[in-house]
Amino acid sequence: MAETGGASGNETLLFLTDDQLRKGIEAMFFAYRGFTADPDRILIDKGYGRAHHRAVHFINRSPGTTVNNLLAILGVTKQSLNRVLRTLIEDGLVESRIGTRDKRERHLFLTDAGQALESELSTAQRNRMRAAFRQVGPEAVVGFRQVLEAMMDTDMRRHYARLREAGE
Amino acid sequence: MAETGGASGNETLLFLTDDQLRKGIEAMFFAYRGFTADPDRILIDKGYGRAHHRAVHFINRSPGTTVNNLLAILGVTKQSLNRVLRTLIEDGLVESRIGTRDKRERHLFLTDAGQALESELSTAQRNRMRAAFRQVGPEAVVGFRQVLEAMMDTDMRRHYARLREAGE
DNA sequence: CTTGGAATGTCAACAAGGCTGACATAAAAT
DNA sequence: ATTTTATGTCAGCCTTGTTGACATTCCAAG
Repeated sequence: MAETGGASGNETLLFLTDDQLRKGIEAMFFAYRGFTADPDRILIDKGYGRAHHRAVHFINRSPGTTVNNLLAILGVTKQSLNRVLRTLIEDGLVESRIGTRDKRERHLFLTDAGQALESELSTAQRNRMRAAFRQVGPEAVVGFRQVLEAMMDTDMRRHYARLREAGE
Repeated sequence: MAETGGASGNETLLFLTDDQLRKGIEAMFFAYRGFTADPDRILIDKGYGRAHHRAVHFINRSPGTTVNNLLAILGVTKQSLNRVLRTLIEDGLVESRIGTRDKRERHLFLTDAGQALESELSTAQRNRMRAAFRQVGPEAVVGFRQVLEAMMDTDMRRHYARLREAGE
């Protein structure tokens, strides 16, 4: 489409040209493929998909989280999550405990087998990210995280921030 | 929480801790959602999906590209791409011309209507990325692109580089 | 106590978009 | 002349998303 460069004469804003933005867009596309490639390979062998990975990841991250909370983080319908969750529970990777304070709620935990899968997946994914981080150095990593955070929807940034503080 | 880790020198490798890597992983997950959110909303109204967006994007990027080339870039099967391509051609967004040099090949072009859709989608996506880029500044953007490039699979990095030089 | 609403689960149906396998055709390459 | 390549197409399957309808359980307000 029309390259109506956003710089409009200002030399310091050359990184905002349509061309630079398009490179960023394509970088996101190709990088996300690499980002999910290793876990995907592991999951296929076990008969799971990316949806199972996401559920396992965030249950591991926030043990005892409720289904509703998980729905908000994952951004899918309860029916869709329920299907994934059901198989994980049937296969003994996730345990669902009825809440004590509010017995309507189900609190989700990984079993030992679930933690083993989570570890296998996250190790593979971390390895790739570690290699990338190491290759480019800490300053680039800071920039990477800053751009990603700025690109999130506000409600997702809320979840991200909550998880960040929990981790630190 | 000191999020930059204070590791501006490479001697301390604090930016490579599992915790930092996990933050990068979650940032990718949440940011990719934001990255695709705006085009997704536009596409739903028109009865298309993300697959159509990808096809339209790369045809626009490399007018006259062949089906085989597109398959390599998108990393899907020809059956899957064909289904998407067929609807785009039927709807008059993409034109498929038999090759002159090699008559087995189909060269793909966007029609005016196709370019209009591409423009609408990429404008929405660029707007979000421009806002993010502007917010964090050029140095962060460099780091962002470096990390993403380092995270790609090698063959995808090849495609990315080829598109980059074409754009520049 | 009854009723309303919230949280969750379940069943059914459907769509997008991946996949494989099989087969057809045309044209290039050998 | 035969093989390989590029593409298209049909059929069928899977994952993962969607909506709609309905049941259950339980908290909370009247």
